[in-house]
Amino acid sequence: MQKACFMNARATRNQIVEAADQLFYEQGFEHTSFSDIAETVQISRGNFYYHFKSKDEILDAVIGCRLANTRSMLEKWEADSARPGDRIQSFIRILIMNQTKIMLYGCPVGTLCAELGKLDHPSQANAEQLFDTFLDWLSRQFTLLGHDQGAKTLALHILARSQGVAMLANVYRDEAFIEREVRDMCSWLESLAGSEGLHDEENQRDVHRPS
Amino acid sequence: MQKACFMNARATRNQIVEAADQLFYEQGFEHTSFSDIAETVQISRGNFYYHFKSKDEILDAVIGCRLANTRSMLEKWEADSARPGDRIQSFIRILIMNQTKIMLYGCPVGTLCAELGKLDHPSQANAEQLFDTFLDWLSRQFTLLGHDQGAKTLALHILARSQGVAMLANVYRDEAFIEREVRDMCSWLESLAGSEGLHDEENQRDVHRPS
DNA sequence: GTCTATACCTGGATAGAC
DNA sequence: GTCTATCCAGGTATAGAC
Repeated sequence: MQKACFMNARATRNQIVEAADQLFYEQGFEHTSFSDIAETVQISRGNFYYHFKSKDEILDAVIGCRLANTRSMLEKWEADSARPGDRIQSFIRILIMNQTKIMLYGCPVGTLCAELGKLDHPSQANAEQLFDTFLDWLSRQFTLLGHDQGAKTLALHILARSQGVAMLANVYRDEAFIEREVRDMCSWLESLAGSEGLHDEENQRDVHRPS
Repeated sequence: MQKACFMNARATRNQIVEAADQLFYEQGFEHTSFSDIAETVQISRGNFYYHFKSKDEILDAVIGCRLANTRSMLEKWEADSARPGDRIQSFIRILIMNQTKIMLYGCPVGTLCAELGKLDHPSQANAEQLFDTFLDWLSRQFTLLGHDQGAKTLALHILARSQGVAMLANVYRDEAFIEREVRDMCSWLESLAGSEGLHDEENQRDVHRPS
């Protein structure tokens, strides 16, 4: 009996988080109301407060969920490829993998952080962890590639480029643009593999060397 | 008399647009209320409706204002530098020029388009014109540089990179990161000047050549 | 032109029946 | 656990005095 109830509670809780996750992505956090979520989950508005104390708490649950998904995705990429270069390529290729959604709604991480920033929302730091997770993982891969000095710089660089591509892909819905940029990032990556690495020093000149 | 009244009307109208412009940038469009604007302009909420029919109309006025400012900025850059390479550098260096605001609020163009996209707002296309303006201008400069085939591709590339830098600069507030990326974009630009140009063809390999 | 007052709605949140 | 009913704050928008 206890068990059954508990399972039901967890089930609807998960449904709420799942629906909120999607709606926050598609419509933004502030713009999605309890009514929106209630409609897709098919529960009453009042029922939310059995599972969560506030809307912000739902947001935190969503961020937690995304964090978990991200981590397992990164683990999978690590398991699937032995070579760090291939792993980084997996990262770059999410732009292709998720291109439909990215063209419609942008990057889920970037758009969330940007919105929470404008709202000056207390969960900003939480959302930032999503970026941190990618950043740390990428840094590790670049270190394994032999760039232990500039690993974080390189990670930030490729992360920024993906964000830029996602942003413009969302605005212009241009598939060819995405493919072109992904190809370019991949060849940048290949060119890196052969070089001796970059340093984090004050007067370092380039992140990569174009010709 | 008529004249004086008209001038007053225009004056407060401009104040409203100016205040809305800033607040939309800092807090986002949806998140800024009439009360917010009224407070900074020091007028009553009811008075808005003498100047605008709705909040959306204020938004359109703000976008129009930003468009005008953008165009005059681009004209100035064109007047200040004879060489297209230097003009493009002016574009890249807005990231430095406006770094304080960018670290606080992101890119005004990107964040607005992203928000209106999530809201599925009717003025999305209007806001997109801001990107178009930069894109067309950059394309022209790249054409002048001798890259008439891939000019738009290159314009999109550098625009995307700026967006990515602005995005991460906003999230991480990292000044050194901005400077590094700006340097990198500038050296990419220099490397382009010497090359023979890139084509828009289907199987074009790279947007730029790293090493 | 600008104000005050107010209508109307939707949002998040609470209370209590079942 | 879930519902209905309700509260209250805040938003946009309108009416009408000045």
